Amino acid sequence: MNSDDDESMDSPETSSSTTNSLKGIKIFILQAKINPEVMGALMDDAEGAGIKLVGRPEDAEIIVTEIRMRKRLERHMDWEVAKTKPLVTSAWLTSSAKAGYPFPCGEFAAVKDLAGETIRNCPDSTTCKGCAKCFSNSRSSSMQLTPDALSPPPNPLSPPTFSPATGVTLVSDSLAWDLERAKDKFDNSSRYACTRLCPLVCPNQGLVEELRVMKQARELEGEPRSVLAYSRAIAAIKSFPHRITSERQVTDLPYIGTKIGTMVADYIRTGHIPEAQAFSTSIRFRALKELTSVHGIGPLTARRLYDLGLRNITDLRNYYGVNPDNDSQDIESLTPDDIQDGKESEVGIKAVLRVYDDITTLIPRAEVEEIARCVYAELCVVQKGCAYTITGGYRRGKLMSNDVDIVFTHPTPMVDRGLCKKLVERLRSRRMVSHVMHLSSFRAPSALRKSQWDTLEKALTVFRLPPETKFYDGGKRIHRRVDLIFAPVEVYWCAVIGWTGSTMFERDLRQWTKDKRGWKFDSTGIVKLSNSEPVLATSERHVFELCGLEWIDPTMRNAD
DNA sequence: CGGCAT
DNA sequence: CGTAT
DNA sequence: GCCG
Repeated sequence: MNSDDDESMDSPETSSSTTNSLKGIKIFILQAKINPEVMGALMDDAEGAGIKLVGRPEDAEIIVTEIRMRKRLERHMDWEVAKTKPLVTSAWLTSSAKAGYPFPCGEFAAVKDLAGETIRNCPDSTTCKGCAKCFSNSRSSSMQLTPDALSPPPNPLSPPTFSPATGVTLVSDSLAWDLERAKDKFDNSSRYACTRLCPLVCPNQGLVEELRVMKQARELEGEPRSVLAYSRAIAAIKSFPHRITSERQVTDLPYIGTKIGTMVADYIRTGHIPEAQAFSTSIRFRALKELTSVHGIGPLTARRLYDLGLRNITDLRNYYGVNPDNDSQDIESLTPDDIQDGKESEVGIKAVLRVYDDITTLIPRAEVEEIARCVYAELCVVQKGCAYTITGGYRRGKLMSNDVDIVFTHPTPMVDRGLCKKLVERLRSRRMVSHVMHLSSFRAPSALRKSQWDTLEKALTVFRLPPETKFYDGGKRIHRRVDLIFAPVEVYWCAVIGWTGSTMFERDLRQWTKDKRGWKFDSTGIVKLSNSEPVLATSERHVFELCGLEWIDPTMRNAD
């Protein structure tokens, strides 16, 4: 393994306790795109935490902005100055102020083009080496609501299955990010991401951001094999626990070959990958990126729209004849017929464009939890005795989520039939679900529950919390993307693992399961390839055991 | 050169 | 092809 | 784009 790690880890423990405070940190809040009320709240937060507000970006150690696009930022401040400072979203300020110490900037990079700089320019205590400490006290670790927690037993499921102990223990200092101690169990040069620890933010996050640009460029231009290669390289680097300062360090890592190796070398020397820089500034790349940020528009559609001359969301809205939804009025819901008609894309894109600004607004953990509680309360009305796990990025420890993924089950087979549809109807009638983007149904309603293949239900929805909850943005309920997944109890833990991700973790878990066990793994269950017999697990850890894998906490599955 | 998750 | 992890 |  990596014999020359020693030089790189610059004593992570020395600085943290003294600098791990907000006191005296100088920040500049860029007022553009922040309404006065929010501005006031941010300044209060800053003041309360002992943060110094400065009047000029040049004087600040950290810049807070709600601007995401380079072009727009350049209208308000010197790009050369921006490059020298960490640029973070207001969520960084509110979260840090609440916690009393600075969160890692990398997770709150405001402007993607400057994510690398943001990470490199972070004050000591806000770089990723402080992550473990930042993470350890800041988050709710209760990821699961169990029947036990809500209602008295009887619990028909075996204890391990619904035990609250499956709740994630978030990165504690010891487990955290100390691969030195984890070396025996975890080989960071393993070919499989599911056998390595992958933290949310790694010591080489700047390099990772640049490689992500390369990956996205290949994605947008339709080079899936190249995309896979970059994904694997990124996953490998994310598992490497030291700051990379020499090319020699990464030659041991898997999936770093000639081309990506050269990029790593370039990055070490100059702080950038030339090709990534070229893409980031390219008109075509930026346009395709913005176009594909709309749900329902993938790379091919984006390239076609680009050829028609469209460049941004405004162009798209004009093209589809859609205005932004300012008054939170309900969108008309799609029927399954629309989906089958192939009209799904156009109708869906129009609907999504109306709430684009909402949907692209990141969701804080507290709101994710509130949404889940709220959905679960309605589910209980539809069917007593269900259980759920919030999965996706939230479960992997992300402080801000793009959407909410919730996996449900019911302990009694056959009671669970059609529950997803019933739940969605209930939520629609309560005006919480405004839009159903996709609702899967049974393929073979008459089939017996011999194999589990016919019973996974899924609804991809647009959701708003009811008016009586406290999550508002300027008196307005924000539309959120919420995915509801219903899994039969026999495959519940496979579904939870499948929907927890990350993507590369899942791909390698499936690859591993096939290579080492001769089984096929997906969120609808595990089956033996030889005779299609199901392999049943009674807990998430049990799935890992069956597959011959060391347990990896969800917060260490961030391979993407 | 084939394989790359489902 | 686009979506989900 | 990388690996066996």
